[in-house]
Amino acid sequence: MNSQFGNKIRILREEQKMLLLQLAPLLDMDTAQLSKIERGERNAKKETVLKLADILKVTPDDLVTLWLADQIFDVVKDETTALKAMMVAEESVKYSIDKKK
Amino acid sequence: MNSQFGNKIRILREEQKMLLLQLAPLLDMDTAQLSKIERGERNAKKETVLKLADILKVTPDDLVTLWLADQIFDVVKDETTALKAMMVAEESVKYSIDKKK
DNA sequence: CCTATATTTGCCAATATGTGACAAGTCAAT
DNA sequence: ATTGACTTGTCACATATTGGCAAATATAGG
Repeated sequence: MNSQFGNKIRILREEQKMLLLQLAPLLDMDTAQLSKIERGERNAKKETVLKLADILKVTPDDLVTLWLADQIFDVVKDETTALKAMMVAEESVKYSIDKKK
Repeated sequence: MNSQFGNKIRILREEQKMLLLQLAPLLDMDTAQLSKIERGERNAKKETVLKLADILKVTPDDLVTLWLADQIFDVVKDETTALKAMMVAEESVKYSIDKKK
């Protein structure tokens, strides 16, 4: 396992000299859970992602982007048509954005 | 709700003049379930996708691609960073393909 | 090597989410 | 009003995800 989001969190946390012990309670979870999130063994909730952005002083969008990217990767990782599927999905997203305007 | 995969299945089924009544049992499900899949109310299993490709005489990759695209869309649909996240995920996929070689 | 502190692992109960099956409903054609 | 095709709602069941804890395993300092 492994995740871009988790890696980022861990690096930010270490840069700021925080321990799991310190960060976990700010997120209402225990160190075990946070450890799993950092190593990509578990997925964070969006609420947790936003709290982390706040605590670690980074822009929410950057973290949300990595968090989403992990989830997308998880959907397609074993599929030979992964790239093609992503291009199709991209068109759908663009279309749905246009439609909203 | 709505789905590219479901739409495709429905069109193929109608082109081939099949009824839900006829197609459903070939997939070991009832018409209600298949109807929901076609309208994107429920997600098909990969096994079902492959069976459908076989029965409807299309290449499995094409259906799998649409089926995956729907799932990706579902992950990102309400997110402002959807497109950015997809680009990040795309890099991850490309990297993981390279690594396999 | 011993101890203290940090992190990881494994497990389980609680919760949430998805699935299959069925009955009843709508709708169009005749 | 009857028939045939599809849709809708519901519910029990299975499956997956989560939170929390306790034990195991690093890692660092003396």
